[in-house]
Amino acid sequence: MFLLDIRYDPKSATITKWIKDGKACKPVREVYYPRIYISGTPELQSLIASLPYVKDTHFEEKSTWLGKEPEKVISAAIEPNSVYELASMLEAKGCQLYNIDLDPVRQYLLEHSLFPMARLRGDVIDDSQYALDYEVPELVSMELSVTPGRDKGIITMDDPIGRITLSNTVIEHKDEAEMINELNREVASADPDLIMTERGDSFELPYLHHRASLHDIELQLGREKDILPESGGKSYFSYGRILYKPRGYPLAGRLHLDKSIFLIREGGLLGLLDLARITGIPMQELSRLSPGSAVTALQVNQALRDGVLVPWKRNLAEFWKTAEELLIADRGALVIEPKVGLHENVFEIDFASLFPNIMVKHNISPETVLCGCCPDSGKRVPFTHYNICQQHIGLIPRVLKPLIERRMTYKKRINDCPSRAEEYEMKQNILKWLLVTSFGYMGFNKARFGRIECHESITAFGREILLRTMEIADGMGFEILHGIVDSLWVKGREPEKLCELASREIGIPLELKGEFRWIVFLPNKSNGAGALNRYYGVMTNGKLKVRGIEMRRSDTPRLIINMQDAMLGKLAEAKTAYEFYQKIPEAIGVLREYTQKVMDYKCALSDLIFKTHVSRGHDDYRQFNNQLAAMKQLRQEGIDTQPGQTISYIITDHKSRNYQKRVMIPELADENTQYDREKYREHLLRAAESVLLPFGYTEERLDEMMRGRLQRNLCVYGI
DNA sequence: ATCACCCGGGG
DNA sequence: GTGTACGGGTGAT
Repeated sequence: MFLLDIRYDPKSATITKWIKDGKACKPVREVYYPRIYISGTPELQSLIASLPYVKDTHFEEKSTWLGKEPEKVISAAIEPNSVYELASMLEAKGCQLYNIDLDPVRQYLLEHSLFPMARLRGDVIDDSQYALDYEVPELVSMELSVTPGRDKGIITMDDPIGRITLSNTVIEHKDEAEMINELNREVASADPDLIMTERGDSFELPYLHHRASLHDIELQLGREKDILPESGGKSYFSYGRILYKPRGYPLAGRLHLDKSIFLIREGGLLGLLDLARITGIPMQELSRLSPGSAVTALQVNQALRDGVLVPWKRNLAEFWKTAEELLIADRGALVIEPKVGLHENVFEIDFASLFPNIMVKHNISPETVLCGCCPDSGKRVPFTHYNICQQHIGLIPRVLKPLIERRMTYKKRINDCPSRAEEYEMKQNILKWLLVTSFGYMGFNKARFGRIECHESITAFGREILLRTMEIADGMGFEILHGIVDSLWVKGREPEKLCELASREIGIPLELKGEFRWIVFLPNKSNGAGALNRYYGVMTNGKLKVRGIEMRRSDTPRLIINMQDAMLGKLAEAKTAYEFYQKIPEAIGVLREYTQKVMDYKCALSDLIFKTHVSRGHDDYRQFNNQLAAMKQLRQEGIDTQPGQTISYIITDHKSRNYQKRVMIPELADENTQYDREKYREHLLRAAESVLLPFGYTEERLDEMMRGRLQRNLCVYGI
């Protein structure tokens, strides 16, 4: 038996555990009240106890903050729907409140030493939460997809369903109501444990529910009546960017997993299952969270197990930024400006999980940095000289150490156990994202266990480590071409020895990530200085590595990506710097071919689509740009774009101030649509410049070269 | 020139 | 219920 899923219904204060027993899956229900904690006197306790929605109160010994001695606090079990009411009332009285916004499901799991996907024997758990090898229940999985009946123009929820596919069953050519009923029947009879969709949260499920409601039918994909999410989708911030979060469509007793969501994409089913076990977040819910939430869950769980209460923080952060970006943003960042141009035989060496390793090795945690118990500690942070606790190991290192080890074990198994390499790759990958996020979290002043001094300390250690590594490399005769955060690009002999020496001295593994036959560091287009994250090169295994240029961006049209890719493909044939220079004319030939095609109107419209994320509402834009023109077009068709949604357009007349002439949304484009060939040609020239700028090919020069050829073409063809 | 607005990871 | 960095690019004013 396995704990497939667990949900909480605040209205009835009921926990529902879905227990999978062989092929069957049954709900087990139990009334449960979440518990909150308040610092206060017996008088306050009697006041709280007298409130109608308070079920039970007593005093407990708890620590109110990491590293603090336990003290007596009021513990109160409350009607779930009244938690915030009581909390706000007590907060207004100046009370300190704890464990306010903990998910009741996770409280319940912790109290009962349970976790998602745990193996059970009767009522008893027969599994170990952090085990690396554990039994996975046999889950019946089905794929669900829905296609609207129309494939041209703007498709909306008003268009009837054309086809429903449930794994091998295709439902089509029928009355719509009958199709939905048939889907209900098929799901019920196949009784899967999992329903996978490509983008079920943002498309399939809301669409199906909407169509069903028009026919007064109830769509039921879960093992019980589906509970529709109450609030609509919302926009939210993430690393300075607004994303659109569609409301989720979880199912009762059955897991709906939307494959377009980050954690599923990165970890697959088994990676997600692994993470659900260790974080205690049910899979279905976890699949819709960010890695930052998973890290917080691990920290909160550890704190609660240690008898530490969690302060009430209303602000939950979404973290996306990589350690690299954050560190560059930081003042103390160590960045060596890359030497612009072509370099032969270059090694890239990286520290593995540098920041998490620093936190573990140097005991960095909110309660250990500048701790009160060791003011004279011999352990100091470089540059800032903050003291670090020598008596206790902090919460953060205690959470991260097993996480790093778990990931290392999985990484090792990728090679040791080739038959399951893919599975271990997914598992280590999802953990990598937790580790990356764990650092970003520190810098966020509102994170539960974040503290800016910890963030500073980590970057300070990082900076010292990279500086020291550069000294070692320099001492061994290496030339340093570029360095950023946890990576160095060097030229020299025997890089393995460098890695070995530095790893030993620093105590964090420095790995040889690869050898480049050649690499080109690109300049900043505005000032010519080395750009930190724009380069391309070919490794000795023949693989091309590209960063920062157009083809890496999600908003670049296919045409530009294909052109840059083809140019780099020509250059990548070069094995040496000498051959590289010989290949440049061929790369320029690629540009010529593409510009010619663009000017001859021979490009497919589908290759010309720009895609960007909308960051604000239609009326909040101050500038009239291509994106706004596209939004206006959509609005005219009756569709409002929400912040965070993606918008697509083809440029038809870039200089026009008229939103209908300037761009064309692909849904409205047809064979008569004529693109702005001059503008696309300009984009091609710029993308070529990005690649060849260090060799003297500016956009202007390339433009002239192309024109020269065009004129010759005119002569050749006698026009 | 200055301001507005977008993207960024890995394999 | 809620807010945040910066470098690099293109484009508008």
